[in-house]
Amino acid sequence: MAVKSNKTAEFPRPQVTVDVVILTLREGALQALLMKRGAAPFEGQWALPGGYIHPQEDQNLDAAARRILRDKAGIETPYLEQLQGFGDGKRDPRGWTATFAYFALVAAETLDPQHGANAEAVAWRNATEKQKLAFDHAEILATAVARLRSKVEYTTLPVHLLPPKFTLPDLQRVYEQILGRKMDKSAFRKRMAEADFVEPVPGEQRPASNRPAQIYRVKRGFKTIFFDRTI
Amino acid sequence: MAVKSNKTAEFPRPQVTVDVVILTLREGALQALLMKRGAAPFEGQWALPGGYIHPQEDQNLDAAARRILRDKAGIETPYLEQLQGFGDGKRDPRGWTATFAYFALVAAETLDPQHGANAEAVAWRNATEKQKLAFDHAEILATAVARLRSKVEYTTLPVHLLPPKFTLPDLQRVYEQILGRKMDKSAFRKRMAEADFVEPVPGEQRPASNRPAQIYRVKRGFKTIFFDRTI
DNA sequence: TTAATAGTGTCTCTAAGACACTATGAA
DNA sequence: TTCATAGTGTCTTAGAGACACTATTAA
Repeated sequence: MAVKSNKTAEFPRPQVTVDVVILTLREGALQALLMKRGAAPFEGQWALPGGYIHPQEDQNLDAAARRILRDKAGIETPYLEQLQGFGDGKRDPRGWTATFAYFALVAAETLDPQHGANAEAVAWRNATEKQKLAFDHAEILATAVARLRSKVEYTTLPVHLLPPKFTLPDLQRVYEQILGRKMDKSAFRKRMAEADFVEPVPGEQRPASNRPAQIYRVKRGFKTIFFDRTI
Repeated sequence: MAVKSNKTAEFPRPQVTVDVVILTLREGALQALLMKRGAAPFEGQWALPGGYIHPQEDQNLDAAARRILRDKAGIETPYLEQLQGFGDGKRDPRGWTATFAYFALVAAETLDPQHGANAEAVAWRNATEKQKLAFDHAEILATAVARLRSKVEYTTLPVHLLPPKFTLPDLQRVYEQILGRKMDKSAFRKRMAEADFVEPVPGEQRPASNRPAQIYRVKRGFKTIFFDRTI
Protein backbone atom coordinates (compact mmCIF):
# COMPACT_ATOMS: atom_id res chain seq x y z
CA MET A 1 0.00 0.00 0.00
CA ALA A 2 1.39 3.35 -0.93
CA VAL A 3 1.50 5.99 1.71
CA LYS A 4 0.53 8.53 -0.88
CA SER A 5 -2.21 6.94 -2.86
CA ASN A 6 -2.61 9.03 -6.01
CA LYS A 7 0.90 10.11 -6.85
CA THR A 8 1.20 7.62 -9.69
CA ALA A 9 -2.44 7.44 -10.70
CA GLU A 10 -1.72 9.01 -14.08
CA PHE A 11 0.09 5.85 -15.19
CA PRO A 12 -1.92 2.85 -16.36
CA ARG A 13 -2.32 0.26 -13.61
CA PRO A 14 -1.25 -3.28 -14.50
CA GLN A 15 -4.02 -5.74 -15.25
CA VAL A 16 -4.06 -8.64 -12.84
CA THR A 17 -5.34 -12.18 -13.42
CA VAL A 18 -5.47 -15.57 -11.72
CA ASP A 19 -4.11 -18.61 -13.58
CA VAL A 20 -4.30 -22.21 -12.45
CA VAL A 21 -1.97 -25.09 -13.24
CA ILE A 22 -4.09 -28.24 -12.95
CA LEU A 23 -1.94 -31.34 -12.66
CA THR A 24 -2.89 -34.97 -12.77
CA LEU A 25 -1.27 -38.35 -13.37
CA ARG A 26 -2.55 -39.92 -16.60
CA GLU A 27 -1.03 -42.61 -18.73
CA GLY A 28 1.85 -42.86 -16.33
CA ALA A 29 2.89 -39.25 -16.79
CA LEU A 30 2.30 -35.92 -15.14
CA GLN A 31 -0.15 -33.98 -17.29
CA ALA A 32 -1.52 -30.45 -17.18
CA LEU A 33 -4.90 -29.17 -18.30
CA LEU A 34 -4.53 -26.59 -21.08
CA MET A 35 -6.98 -24.54 -23.08
CA LYS A 36 -6.74 -23.24 -26.61
CA ARG A 37 -7.13 -19.48 -26.73
CA GLY A 38 -10.02 -18.18 -28.82
CA ALA A 39 -8.95 -14.54 -29.00
CA ALA A 40 -5.91 -12.33 -29.37
CA PRO A 41 -3.31 -12.14 -28.05
CA PHE A 42 -1.87 -15.61 -28.70
CA GLU A 43 -5.04 -16.70 -30.49
CA GLY A 44 -4.99 -20.42 -31.21
CA GLN A 45 -2.16 -21.14 -28.79
CA TRP A 46 -2.46 -23.28 -25.70
CA ALA A 47 -2.64 -21.56 -22.32
CA LEU A 48 -3.34 -22.27 -18.68
CA PRO A 49 -6.93 -21.83 -17.57
CA GLY A 50 -7.26 -18.42 -15.98
CA GLY A 51 -9.19 -15.22 -15.87
CA TYR A 52 -9.81 -11.90 -14.27
CA ILE A 53 -10.87 -11.46 -10.69
CA HIS A 54 -14.61 -10.79 -10.33
CA PRO A 55 -14.78 -8.42 -7.37
CA GLN A 56 -18.50 -8.87 -6.81
CA GLU A 57 -18.26 -12.64 -6.92
CA ASP A 58 -14.86 -13.68 -5.54
CA GLN A 59 -14.38 -13.29 -1.82
CA ASN A 60 -10.62 -13.54 -2.13
CA LEU A 61 -7.84 -14.85 -4.37
CA ASP A 62 -8.40 -18.48 -3.43
CA ALA A 63 -12.08 -18.14 -4.28
CA ALA A 64 -11.22 -16.71 -7.67
CA ALA A 65 -8.98 -19.71 -8.35
CA ARG A 66 -11.72 -22.12 -7.26
CA ARG A 67 -14.23 -20.38 -9.53
CA ILE A 68 -11.88 -20.72 -12.49
CA LEU A 69 -11.37 -24.40 -11.67
CA ARG A 70 -15.13 -24.91 -11.57
CA ASP A 71 -16.07 -22.90 -14.65
CA LYS A 72 -13.27 -23.98 -16.94
CA ALA A 73 -12.67 -27.55 -15.85
CA GLY A 74 -15.74 -28.57 -13.87
CA ILE A 75 -13.58 -29.39 -10.85
CA GLU A 76 -15.09 -28.72 -7.43
CA THR A 77 -12.79 -29.73 -4.59
CA PRO A 78 -9.23 -30.41 -5.59
CA TYR A 79 -6.10 -29.76 -3.64
CA LEU A 80 -5.34 -26.11 -4.31
CA GLU A 81 -2.43 -23.95 -3.24
CA GLN A 82 -1.05 -20.63 -4.29
CA LEU A 83 2.04 -21.06 -6.43
CA GLN A 84 3.67 -17.71 -7.08
CA GLY A 85 3.07 -14.29 -8.56
CA PHE A 86 4.38 -13.50 -12.02
CA GLY A 87 4.41 -10.01 -13.43
CA ASP A 88 6.35 -7.90 -15.91
CA GLY A 89 6.00 -5.70 -18.96
CA LYS A 90 6.66 -8.41 -21.51
CA ARG A 91 4.45 -11.38 -20.78
CA ASP A 92 1.45 -9.78 -22.47
CA PRO A 93 1.94 -7.69 -25.63
CA ARG A 94 -0.80 -5.34 -24.43
CA GLY A 95 1.39 -4.08 -21.59
CA TRP A 96 2.40 -4.63 -17.96
CA THR A 97 0.37 -7.45 -16.41
CA ALA A 98 0.62 -9.68 -13.38
CA THR A 99 -0.94 -12.96 -12.34
CA PHE A 100 -1.47 -14.89 -9.16
CA ALA A 101 -0.64 -18.43 -10.25
CA TYR A 102 -2.17 -21.40 -8.41
CA PHE A 103 -1.61 -25.07 -8.71
CA ALA A 104 -4.18 -27.80 -8.24
CA LEU A 105 -3.87 -31.57 -7.99
CA VAL A 106 -6.68 -33.82 -9.10
CA ALA A 107 -7.22 -37.53 -9.56
CA ALA A 108 -7.48 -38.36 -13.24
CA GLU A 109 -10.30 -40.80 -12.49
CA THR A 110 -12.54 -38.22 -10.84
CA LEU A 111 -12.81 -35.73 -13.63
CA ASP A 112 -13.66 -35.23 -17.21
CA PRO A 113 -12.30 -32.10 -18.88
CA GLN A 114 -15.16 -32.24 -21.39
CA HIS A 115 -17.48 -30.88 -18.70
CA GLY A 116 -15.88 -27.47 -18.85
CA ALA A 117 -17.20 -24.46 -20.68
CA ASN A 118 -15.72 -24.83 -24.18
CA ALA A 119 -14.99 -28.52 -24.31
CA GLU A 120 -13.24 -28.90 -27.65
CA ALA A 121 -10.60 -26.38 -26.66
CA VAL A 122 -9.52 -28.26 -23.54
CA ALA A 123 -6.87 -30.96 -23.39
CA TRP A 124 -4.46 -32.78 -21.14
CA ARG A 125 -0.88 -32.30 -22.18
CA ASN A 126 2.35 -33.70 -20.82
CA ALA A 127 3.53 -31.32 -18.12
CA THR A 128 7.18 -32.24 -17.97
CA GLU A 129 8.36 -31.71 -21.52
CA LYS A 130 9.08 -28.22 -22.75
CA GLN A 131 6.44 -26.68 -24.96
CA LYS A 132 5.42 -23.33 -26.31
CA LEU A 133 2.47 -21.80 -24.51
CA ALA A 134 0.80 -18.39 -24.58
CA PHE A 135 2.16 -15.59 -22.37
CA ASP A 136 4.74 -16.85 -19.84
CA HIS A 137 2.63 -19.92 -19.16
CA ALA A 138 5.42 -22.34 -20.03
CA GLU A 139 7.46 -20.81 -17.22
CA ILE A 140 4.52 -20.96 -14.81
CA LEU A 141 3.92 -24.60 -15.69
CA ALA A 142 7.59 -25.44 -15.18
CA THR A 143 7.50 -23.68 -11.81
CA ALA A 144 4.47 -25.71 -10.76
CA VAL A 145 6.09 -28.99 -11.75
CA ALA A 146 9.26 -28.05 -9.88
CA ARG A 147 7.22 -27.15 -6.81
CA LEU A 148 5.35 -30.44 -6.91
CA ARG A 149 8.54 -32.45 -7.34
CA SER A 150 10.19 -30.64 -4.48
CA LYS A 151 7.22 -31.09 -2.17
CA VAL A 152 6.82 -34.73 -3.06
CA GLU A 153 10.22 -35.30 -1.49
CA TYR A 154 8.98 -34.45 1.97
CA THR A 155 5.19 -34.25 2.07
CA THR A 156 2.09 -36.34 1.61
CA LEU A 157 0.89 -34.26 -1.35
CA PRO A 158 0.74 -37.16 -3.84
CA VAL A 159 -2.40 -38.63 -2.25
CA HIS A 160 -4.32 -35.85 -3.96
CA LEU A 161 -3.46 -37.40 -7.30
CA LEU A 162 -5.28 -40.59 -6.34
CA PRO A 163 -9.00 -41.29 -6.03
CA PRO A 164 -10.45 -41.44 -2.48
CA LYS A 165 -9.73 -45.15 -2.18
CA PHE A 166 -6.36 -46.56 -3.10
CA THR A 167 -3.77 -49.13 -2.10
CA LEU A 168 -0.31 -48.53 -0.70
CA PRO A 169 1.34 -49.88 -3.86
CA ASP A 170 -0.78 -47.34 -5.80
CA LEU A 171 0.54 -44.57 -3.59
CA GLN A 172 4.11 -45.73 -3.94
CA ARG A 173 3.75 -45.78 -7.72
CA VAL A 174 2.62 -42.14 -7.65
CA TYR A 175 5.70 -41.13 -5.72
CA GLU A 176 7.90 -43.12 -8.06
CA GLN A 177 6.37 -41.68 -11.21
CA ILE A 178 6.71 -38.09 -10.08
CA LEU A 179 10.24 -38.50 -8.76
CA GLY A 180 11.32 -40.78 -11.55
CA ARG A 181 13.04 -43.32 -9.34
CA LYS A 182 12.22 -46.56 -7.57
CA MET A 183 11.71 -46.52 -3.82
CA ASP A 184 12.16 -49.31 -1.30
CA LYS A 185 8.82 -50.85 -0.39
CA SER A 186 9.66 -51.51 3.21
CA ALA A 187 11.03 -48.06 3.96
CA PHE A 188 8.17 -46.41 2.10
CA ARG A 189 5.53 -48.23 4.10
CA LYS A 190 7.29 -47.51 7.37
CA ARG A 191 7.21 -43.78 6.63
CA MET A 192 3.58 -43.81 5.57
CA ALA A 193 2.68 -45.66 8.75
CA GLU A 194 4.63 -43.18 10.82
CA ALA A 195 3.03 -40.19 9.08
CA ASP A 196 -0.28 -41.74 10.13
CA PHE A 197 -2.46 -40.01 7.55
CA VAL A 198 -4.07 -43.02 5.85
CA GLU A 199 -6.13 -45.84 7.32
CA PRO A 200 -7.24 -49.19 5.93
CA VAL A 201 -10.87 -49.41 4.88
CA PRO A 202 -12.05 -52.39 6.95
CA GLY A 203 -12.77 -55.45 4.88
CA GLU A 204 -12.00 -53.85 1.52
CA GLN A 205 -9.32 -55.30 -0.69
CA ARG A 206 -8.41 -54.99 -4.33
CA PRO A 207 -8.83 -58.42 -5.99
CA ALA A 208 -6.15 -59.57 -8.41
CA SER A 209 -4.59 -62.72 -9.71
CA ASN A 210 -2.15 -62.50 -6.84
CA ARG A 211 -2.29 -61.51 -3.22
CA PRO A 212 -4.96 -58.77 -2.97
CA ALA A 213 -3.96 -55.36 -1.66
CA GLN A 214 -5.59 -53.69 1.31
CA ILE A 215 -7.56 -50.60 0.34
CA TYR A 216 -6.78 -47.38 2.19
CA ARG A 217 -8.33 -43.94 2.48
CA VAL A 218 -7.10 -40.66 3.87
CA LYS A 219 -7.94 -40.13 7.54
CA ARG A 220 -10.60 -37.59 8.45
CA GLY A 221 -9.20 -34.15 9.21
CA PHE A 222 -6.09 -34.87 7.22
CA LYS A 223 -3.81 -31.99 6.36
CA THR A 224 -0.62 -32.20 4.36
CA ILE A 225 2.11 -33.68 6.50
CA PHE A 226 5.70 -32.56 6.29
CA PHE A 227 8.38 -35.08 7.04
CA ASP A 228 11.36 -34.16 9.16
CA ARG A 229 14.19 -32.14 7.86
CA THR A 230 16.88 -30.92 10.19
CA ILE A 231 19.17 -28.00 10.27
CA MET B 1 -5.30 -14.80 -18.84
CA ALA B 2 -8.92 -14.76 -19.86
CA VAL B 3 -9.81 -16.32 -23.16
CA LYS B 4 -12.28 -13.55 -23.73
CA SER B 5 -10.55 -10.44 -22.66
CA ASN B 6 -13.23 -7.80 -22.34
CA LYS B 7 -16.19 -9.71 -21.03
CA THR B 8 -15.82 -8.33 -17.51
CA ALA B 9 -14.28 -5.01 -18.36
CA GLU B 10 -17.31 -3.12 -17.10
CA PHE B 11 -16.47 -4.09 -13.50
CA PRO B 12 -13.80 -2.17 -11.62
CA ARG B 13 -10.47 -3.98 -11.71
CA PRO B 14 -8.81 -4.60 -8.35
CA GLN B 15 -5.90 -2.33 -7.50
CA VAL B 16 -2.68 -4.26 -7.03
CA THR B 17 0.31 -3.32 -4.88
CA VAL B 18 3.63 -4.74 -3.71
CA ASP B 19 4.34 -4.85 0.04
CA VAL B 20 7.59 -5.86 1.69
CA VAL B 21 8.17 -7.37 5.11
CA ILE B 22 11.69 -6.35 6.10
CA LEU B 23 12.99 -8.48 8.95
CA THR B 24 16.11 -8.10 11.03
CA LEU B 25 17.50 -9.27 14.34
CA ARG B 26 17.87 -6.36 16.79
CA GLU B 27 18.13 -6.35 20.54
CA GLY B 28 17.90 -10.11 20.53
CA ALA B 29 14.52 -10.17 18.85
CA LEU B 30 13.09 -10.46 15.38
CA GLN B 31 11.97 -7.01 14.29
CA ALA B 32 10.11 -5.67 11.25
CA LEU B 33 10.42 -2.30 9.59
CA LEU B 34 7.09 -0.44 9.70
CA MET B 35 5.95 2.94 8.45
CA LYS B 36 3.32 5.26 9.81
CA ARG B 37 0.70 6.07 7.20
CA GLY B 38 0.33 9.74 6.29
CA ALA B 39 -2.97 9.48 4.45
CA ALA B 40 -6.33 7.73 4.52
CA PRO B 41 -7.22 4.97 4.75
CA PHE B 42 -5.72 3.93 8.11
CA GLU B 43 -4.06 7.35 8.51
CA GLY B 44 -1.67 7.36 11.45
CA GLN B 45 -1.54 3.58 11.72
CA TRP B 46 1.54 1.48 11.15
CA ALA B 47 1.87 -0.43 7.91
CA LEU B 48 4.38 -2.41 5.88
CA PRO B 49 6.40 -0.46 3.34
CA GLY B 50 4.76 -0.90 -0.02
CA GLY B 51 3.46 0.81 -3.08
CA TYR B 52 2.03 0.57 -6.52
CA ILE B 53 3.84 -0.98 -9.43
CA HIS B 54 5.43 1.60 -11.74
CA PRO B 55 5.06 0.02 -15.18
CA GLN B 56 7.55 2.33 -16.88
CA GLU B 57 10.15 1.84 -14.16
CA ASP B 58 9.78 -1.71 -12.81
CA GLN B 59 10.88 -4.52 -15.08
CA ASN B 60 9.00 -7.11 -13.07
CA LEU B 61 7.55 -7.80 -9.62
CA ASP B 62 10.94 -8.42 -8.02
CA ALA B 63 12.20 -5.11 -9.36
CA ALA B 64 9.20 -3.31 -7.90
CA ALA B 65 9.95 -4.85 -4.50
CA ARG B 66 13.60 -3.82 -4.76
CA ARG B 67 12.61 -0.26 -5.66
CA ILE B 68 10.35 -0.06 -2.61
CA LEU B 69 13.16 -1.40 -0.44
CA ARG B 70 15.50 1.24 -1.81
CA ASP B 71 13.13 4.21 -1.71
CA LYS B 72 11.47 3.56 1.63
CA ALA B 73 14.27 1.99 3.62
CA GLY B 74 17.47 2.82 1.78
CA ILE B 75 18.31 -0.87 1.45
CA GLU B 76 20.09 -1.96 -1.69
CA THR B 77 20.93 -5.66 -1.72
CA PRO B 78 19.16 -7.69 0.88
CA TYR B 79 17.97 -11.24 0.66
CA LEU B 80 14.60 -10.94 -1.06
CA GLU B 81 11.99 -13.56 -1.84
CA GLN B 82 8.38 -13.51 -2.84
CA LEU B 83 6.17 -14.41 0.09
CA GLN B 84 2.58 -14.80 -1.03
CA GLY B 85 -0.29 -13.01 -2.67
CA PHE B 86 -3.07 -11.57 -0.56
CA GLY B 87 -6.29 -10.23 -2.02
CA ASP B 88 -9.93 -9.79 -1.08
CA GLY B 89 -12.72 -7.24 -0.87
CA LYS B 90 -12.21 -6.33 2.77
CA ARG B 91 -8.56 -5.53 3.35
CA ASP B 92 -8.94 -2.02 1.96
CA PRO B 93 -12.11 -0.01 2.67
CA ARG B 94 -11.90 1.44 -0.83
CA GLY B 95 -12.70 -1.91 -2.41
CA TRP B 96 -11.21 -5.14 -3.77
CA THR B 97 -7.42 -4.99 -3.72
CA ALA B 98 -4.57 -7.46 -3.94
CA THR B 99 -0.90 -7.37 -3.05
CA PHE B 100 2.20 -9.31 -3.92
CA ALA B 101 3.92 -9.61 -0.55
CA TYR B 102 7.69 -10.03 -0.35
CA PHE B 103 9.98 -10.64 2.53
CA ALA B 104 13.51 -9.38 2.94
CA LEU B 105 16.22 -10.20 5.44
CA VAL B 106 18.82 -7.60 6.39
CA ALA B 107 21.61 -7.30 8.91
CA ALA B 108 20.72 -4.75 11.57
CA GLU B 109 24.29 -3.44 11.52
CA THR B 110 24.27 -2.59 7.84
CA LEU B 111 21.33 -0.27 7.71
CA ASP B 112 19.81 2.80 9.18
CA PRO B 113 16.09 3.26 8.68
CA GLN B 114 16.55 7.02 9.01
CA HIS B 115 17.92 7.07 5.50
CA GLY B 116 14.53 6.37 4.00
CA ALA B 117 12.15 8.91 2.51
CA ASN B 118 10.11 10.09 5.48
CA ALA B 119 12.39 9.22 8.35
CA GLU B 120 10.30 10.09 11.37
CA ALA B 121 7.54 7.77 10.24
CA VAL B 122 9.77 4.70 10.10
CA ALA B 123 10.45 2.34 12.98
CA TRP B 124 11.58 -1.15 13.89
CA ARG B 125 8.92 -3.03 15.80
CA ASN B 126 8.91 -6.49 17.33
CA ALA B 127 7.77 -8.88 14.63
CA THR B 128 6.63 -11.78 16.75
CA GLU B 129 4.07 -10.22 19.04
CA LYS B 130 0.57 -9.54 17.77
CA GLN B 131 -0.17 -5.96 16.91
CA LYS B 132 -2.71 -3.92 15.03
CA LEU B 133 -1.53 -2.78 11.62
CA ALA B 134 -3.20 -1.11 8.65
CA PHE B 135 -4.98 -3.26 6.05
CA ASP B 136 -4.26 -6.99 6.53
CA HIS B 137 -0.61 -6.24 7.24
CA ALA B 138 -0.64 -8.00 10.60
CA GLU B 139 -1.58 -11.21 8.79
CA ILE B 140 1.10 -10.65 6.15
CA LEU B 141 3.71 -10.03 8.85
CA ALA B 142 2.67 -13.18 10.71
CA THR B 143 2.92 -15.17 7.48
CA ALA B 144 6.43 -13.85 6.87
CA VAL B 145 7.58 -14.77 10.37
CA ALA B 146 6.10 -18.24 10.02
CA ARG B 147 7.86 -18.69 6.67
CA LEU B 148 11.19 -17.58 8.11
CA ARG B 149 10.84 -19.90 11.13
CA SER B 150 9.96 -22.81 8.92
CA LYS B 151 12.83 -22.18 6.54
CA VAL B 152 15.34 -21.69 9.31
CA GLU B 153 14.74 -25.31 10.24
CA TYR B 154 16.26 -26.60 7.05
CA THR B 155 18.09 -23.82 5.18
CA THR B 156 21.00 -21.47 5.49
CA LEU B 157 18.75 -18.38 5.36
CA PRO B 158 19.86 -16.94 8.72
CA VAL B 159 23.25 -15.83 7.35
CA HIS B 160 21.41 -12.96 5.69
CA LEU B 161 20.62 -11.56 9.12
CA LEU B 162 24.33 -11.18 9.86
CA PRO B 163 26.86 -8.69 8.52
CA PRO B 164 29.28 -9.95 5.85
CA LYS B 165 31.79 -11.10 8.46
CA PHE B 166 30.70 -13.14 11.43
CA THR B 167 31.77 -16.00 13.67
CA LEU B 168 30.21 -19.43 13.93
CA PRO B 169 28.97 -18.73 17.47
CA ASP B 170 27.29 -15.60 16.03
CA LEU B 171 25.57 -17.72 13.43
CA GLN B 172 24.46 -20.29 15.96
CA ARG B 173 22.98 -17.54 18.13
CA VAL B 174 20.90 -16.34 15.17
CA TYR B 175 19.46 -19.80 14.68
CA GLU B 176 18.79 -20.11 18.39
CA GLN B 177 17.09 -16.73 18.67
CA ILE B 178 14.76 -17.35 15.76
CA LEU B 179 13.87 -20.87 16.77
CA GLY B 180 13.78 -20.10 20.47
CA ARG B 181 15.79 -23.11 21.55
CA LYS B 182 19.40 -24.02 22.28
CA MET B 183 21.31 -26.11 19.75
CA ASP B 184 24.25 -28.42 20.28
CA LYS B 185 27.46 -26.69 19.29
CA SER B 186 29.15 -29.75 17.90
CA ALA B 187 26.24 -30.90 15.76
CA PHE B 188 25.62 -27.36 14.55
CA ARG B 189 29.20 -26.92 13.38
CA LYS B 190 29.23 -30.29 11.71
CA ARG B 191 26.19 -29.35 9.63
CA MET B 192 27.55 -25.95 8.71
CA ALA B 193 30.80 -27.58 7.62
CA GLU B 194 28.90 -30.14 5.58
CA ALA B 195 26.72 -27.47 3.93
CA ASP B 196 29.98 -25.88 2.90
CA PHE B 197 28.68 -22.36 2.34
CA VAL B 198 30.94 -20.39 4.67
CA GLU B 199 34.71 -20.11 4.77
CA PRO B 200 37.13 -18.71 7.33
CA VAL B 201 38.67 -15.35 6.52
CA PRO B 202 42.39 -16.15 6.74
CA GLY B 203 44.07 -14.58 9.73
CA GLU B 204 41.00 -12.76 11.02
CA GLN B 205 39.72 -13.45 14.49
CA ARG B 206 37.40 -11.71 16.88
CA PRO B 207 39.41 -10.69 19.98
CA ALA B 208 37.81 -11.22 23.38
CA SER B 209 38.75 -11.87 26.97
CA ASN B 210 38.67 -15.55 26.16
CA ARG B 211 39.63 -17.70 23.23
CA PRO B 212 39.08 -15.58 20.10
CA ALA B 213 36.65 -16.83 17.47
CA GLN B 214 37.58 -17.39 13.86
CA ILE B 215 35.84 -14.95 11.51
CA TYR B 216 33.89 -16.41 8.59
CA ARG B 217 32.27 -15.10 5.44
CA VAL B 218 29.85 -16.56 2.95
CA LYS B 219 31.51 -18.31 0.02
CA ARG B 220 31.39 -16.70 -3.40
CA GLY B 221 28.48 -17.84 -5.51
CA PHE B 222 26.56 -18.93 -2.46
CA LYS B 223 22.89 -19.75 -2.86
CA THR B 224 20.54 -20.82 -0.10
CA ILE B 225 21.21 -24.43 0.79
CA PHE B 226 18.44 -26.81 1.73
CA PHE B 227 19.29 -29.57 4.15
CA ASP B 228 17.99 -33.06 3.56
CA ARG B 229 14.49 -34.05 4.25
CA THR B 230 13.28 -37.45 3.13
CA ILE B 231 9.98 -38.90 2.20
C1' DT C 1 1.87 -75.91 -7.55
C1' DT C 2 3.22 -71.88 -9.65
C1' DA C 3 3.36 -67.09 -10.68
C1' DA C 4 2.87 -62.67 -9.15
C1' DT C 5 2.44 -59.17 -6.14
C1' DA C 6 1.36 -57.77 -1.03
C1' DG C 7 3.28 -57.20 3.10
C1' DT C 8 6.97 -57.96 7.11
C1' DG C 9 11.42 -58.78 9.46
C1' DT C 10 16.36 -58.15 9.97
C1' DC C 11 20.86 -56.34 9.29
C1' DT C 12 24.08 -52.65 8.39
C1' DC C 13 25.62 -48.22 8.27
C1' DT C 14 25.24 -43.40 8.67
C1' DA C 15 24.39 -39.42 11.01
C1' DA C 16 22.42 -36.73 14.76
C1' DG C 17 22.52 -35.68 19.62
C1' DA C 18 24.67 -35.76 24.12
C1' DC C 19 28.46 -34.65 26.42
C1' DA C 20 33.11 -34.59 27.74
C1' DC C 21 37.22 -33.01 26.43
C1' DT C 22 41.05 -29.70 24.76
C1' DA C 23 42.56 -24.88 23.17
C1' DT C 24 43.43 -20.06 23.73
C1' DG C 25 43.53 -15.43 25.16
C1' DA C 26 42.72 -11.64 28.82
C1' DA C 27 42.84 -10.38 33.34
C1' DT D 1 46.29 -19.42 37.34
C1' DT D 2 41.72 -18.74 36.55
C1' DC D 3 37.78 -17.81 33.82
C1' DA D 4 35.15 -17.79 29.84
C1' DT D 5 34.19 -19.09 25.54
C1' DA D 6 36.02 -21.43 21.03
C1' DG D 7 36.50 -25.52 18.97
C1' DT D 8 37.08 -30.98 18.69
C1' DG D 9 36.50 -35.97 19.70
C1' DT D 10 33.80 -39.95 21.13
C1' DC D 11 29.94 -42.70 22.32
C1' DT D 12 25.18 -44.00 21.88
C1' DT D 13 21.15 -44.47 19.48
C1' DA D 14 17.54 -43.76 15.97
C1' DG D 15 16.42 -44.23 11.49
C1' DA D 16 17.09 -45.06 6.45
C1' DG D 17 18.25 -48.34 2.91
C1' DA D 18 19.17 -52.94 1.27
C1' DC D 19 17.44 -57.18 0.91
C1' DA D 20 15.60 -61.47 2.17
C1' DC D 21 11.78 -63.47 3.80
C1' DT D 22 6.63 -64.80 4.41
C1' DA D 23 1.57 -64.32 2.88
C1' DT D 24 -2.25 -64.74 -0.20
C1' DT D 25 -4.82 -65.07 -4.20
C1' DA D 26 -6.05 -66.86 -9.14
C1' DA D 27 -5.02 -69.84 -12.56
